[in-house]
Amino acid sequence: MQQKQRLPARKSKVTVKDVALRAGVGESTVSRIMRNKGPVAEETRERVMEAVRAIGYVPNRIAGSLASLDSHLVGVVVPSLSNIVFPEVLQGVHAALRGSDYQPVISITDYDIDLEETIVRGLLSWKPAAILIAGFDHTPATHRMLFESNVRVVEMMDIDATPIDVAVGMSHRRAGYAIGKHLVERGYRRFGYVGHDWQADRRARLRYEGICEALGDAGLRIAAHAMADGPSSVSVGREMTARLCAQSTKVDVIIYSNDDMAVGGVFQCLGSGLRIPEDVALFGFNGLDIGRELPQPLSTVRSNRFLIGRTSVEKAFETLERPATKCIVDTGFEIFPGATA
Amino acid sequence: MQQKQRLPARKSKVTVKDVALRAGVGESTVSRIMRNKGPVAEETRERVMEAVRAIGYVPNRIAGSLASLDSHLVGVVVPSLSNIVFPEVLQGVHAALRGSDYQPVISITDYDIDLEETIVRGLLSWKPAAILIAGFDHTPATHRMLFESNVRVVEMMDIDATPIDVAVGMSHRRAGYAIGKHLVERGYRRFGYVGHDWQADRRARLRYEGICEALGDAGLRIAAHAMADGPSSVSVGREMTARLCAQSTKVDVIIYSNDDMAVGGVFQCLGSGLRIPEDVALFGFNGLDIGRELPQPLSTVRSNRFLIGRTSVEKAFETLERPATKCIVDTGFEIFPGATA
DNA sequence: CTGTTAGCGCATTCAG
DNA sequence: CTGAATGCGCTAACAG
Repeated sequence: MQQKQRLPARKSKVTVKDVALRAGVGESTVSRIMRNKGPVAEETRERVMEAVRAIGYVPNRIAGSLASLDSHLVGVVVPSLSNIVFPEVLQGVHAALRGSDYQPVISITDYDIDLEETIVRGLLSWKPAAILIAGFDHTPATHRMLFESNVRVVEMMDIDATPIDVAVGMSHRRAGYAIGKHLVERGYRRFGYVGHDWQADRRARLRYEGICEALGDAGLRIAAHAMADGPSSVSVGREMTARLCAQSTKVDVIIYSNDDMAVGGVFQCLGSGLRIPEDVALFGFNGLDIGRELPQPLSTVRSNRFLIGRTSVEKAFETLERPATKCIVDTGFEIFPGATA
Repeated sequence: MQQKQRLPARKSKVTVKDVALRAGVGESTVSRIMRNKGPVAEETRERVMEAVRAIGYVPNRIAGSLASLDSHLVGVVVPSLSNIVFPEVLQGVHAALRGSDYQPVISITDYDIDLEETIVRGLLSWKPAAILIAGFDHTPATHRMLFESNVRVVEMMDIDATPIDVAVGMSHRRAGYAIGKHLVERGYRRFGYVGHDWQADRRARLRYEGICEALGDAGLRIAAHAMADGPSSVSVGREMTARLCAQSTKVDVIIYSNDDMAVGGVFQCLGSGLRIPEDVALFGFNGLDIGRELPQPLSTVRSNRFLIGRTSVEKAFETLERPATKCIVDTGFEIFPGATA
C-alpha cells in the first residue's frame, strides 16, 4: 500500500473532565477509579462509574501512556504467519498477556532483515514495554537499536547464539544431533536430506549441521540432497521428495527440514506406491498436529511453540528493570518416534 | 496472566528538543522534517538529520498521536490463530498496511463474544484509525460501542448479515448452496455431514443451511450426521468420520464443515482401506494448501482469505470519513472439483 | 480519601 | 521558510 492519506483527526468526545464534572469529583479521582489504583470510597466509585456509563466514557490510552511514560504495548516480530509455528508462538504470547492490560502489536518481516530493521524502528517509536522477536538474525543497526533502547528484548525460538537480553527457545543444533543419533541407532545408514531455503531459515540450517555432526560421529554422512529455493511447504516437500527419489543414489531414510516438507514426502510416497518405512523412512521436525493424524504418525521432533510464546512474555516481565545479565531459557524438545522411521 | 505489576516508567532519553538544540533550529522544524511535511530548506533538513543520527533520536509516536489526535493504529480482532484461515487474513492485512505508517494491533477472542467485548473496549481506548473484526456475532454492547465510536469498522469473512459499516467476505450460505448443488449434479444421493461446534462457528452453520437448501430443492436431504463439540481439526475430522461410517445409515458422500475436518476424513479412509471416491466421496471447504497436495486433491470450495484481509484494509481507508452508507464487498468463492468427490 | 497543579513529547496553529 | 506558543487527555506528585 502506498503512503496512505492521513485520516482526519477525530476528536474523542468525552474526557475525564466530563466524567469528573458530571460525577462532581476531581479528575484524578476519576483517573484512580478507572485504573483501580489508590484508595477510593466505595460510594464515590459508584457515582463515578455511573457517570462513566451514562456518558460512555472510554479512557484514552494514548494520553495515559504519555502521561505515565508507559505504553503497555508489547512489540512482537515474527518472520511469517504462513508457517503455522509462528501463529502458535503468538497464541502463547496472547495467552500469557490475557488478563493483563498489555496489548501485543504484531509485525511480520517476511524473513527480510532489512524490513525487520524498519519494523523494529517503528515499533520502538511506540515505546513498547518489551519486544519479542523471532531469531538472532538481525542487521547490525537492528541489533544496536535493540541493545541501546531500554526496552526489554526477548529473542525467541532459538538458543544457539548470544542474546541481546533473553533468549527463549530450544537448541536446533542439539535437536539436529538428536535426530541423527536416533536414526543411526535405529539402523539407518543411507541418508537423504530434503530442505528449503537456508538463507531465510537459519534454524533449519542449524538442525542440518547437528544432523551432520551426529552422522559424522558414527562415521556416516548424508548421501543425497534435494534443496528447494523458496520457503517450506507441503507441495515443495512433495516435489523435492520426487526429485530425491529420482536420483541414482538410493537412500533408506529421508530427513526433512520440517514437518510440512515431510508431510509432502509422505503424500509423494503414498502417491507413488512407496511403502513407509520399508522402502523409505521419513523424519520431520516440529511435531505438527497434521503429522500425528496421518495414516502412520510422522516420526518427528516435538518443539513447543506455544510454550516459547508464553515463556517469552513471562521472562520479559519477570524483572522490573531490564536484566543486567543475559539469560537463556531452554524450552526443550522431544523425539517423537512415530511410525514413518 | 494475572494483573501484571506495572513496569517502571523509563524516560525516553532524547526528544525533539534535544535535536532542535543540537541542530540549532526550532522544535517545529524538527517535527516537520521528521514527518516530511511542510516546506523545509534542504540545508536545514540535512543539518537536522545529522543531529538525529548523532544522538539517536526516535520520535515518540505516543506523543505524536496525542498531539495529532490520530493514532495510526489499526485494531484487528480474530477468533483464533489455530485455524490457518485467520493467519491468512492477517497476512492480507499486513500486506495492505506495509509501506503505510499504520500498525496493526491484533487480538484474539477464542470465539468468546464476551471476551471480544472486553477486547474491543480495550482497542477503542487506543483510538485506532479503524477496526477490522471477524464476523457479525457480537454482544449488544460490542455492537453499540463499535457503532457509536467514530472509528471505521470492517466486519470480515462473512457477508450474510447487515454490517455496522462495511462487510468484506463471501456468502457462506451461497457457498453451501453451491456445494449441495454441485454434488447433486454429480449424482450423489446419500449425503453425510461431518461438522464441529456451531455455537462458535456461525459461518459453518450458514454453509450447512445452504447445503440443506440445495438438497431440499432437489428433493434430497442429509441422511447422517456426526457432530463434534469442540473446534475443527484434522484429528476431530478423522474421529467423526469413523463415527459416521460406523452408523447403520450408509452414505455415498460426506460433506465436511471445512478442509481440516475433510483431511481427517481422507486419512481415516486411507487408514481403513476405503476407496475415495468409489466407496465414499469427500467434500471440504476453504481450499487449503494441504488439501491440494493429498495423493488425490481434495474437492472443496476455495475462499480467498488473503484477499479478504487486503480488501478490508483498502475499504477501511477508502473514505476519509466514516462511510455514511453501509457497504458490502463480496470477495467470492469457487468450487474446486478436486478428485475426492 | 480527594482535589489541584504541572507536565509527558509532540503537532499545530499563527506570527515572523 | 522558520520559531514560539498552546494544548492533546491523562497521570503523578503533592497538598488538603
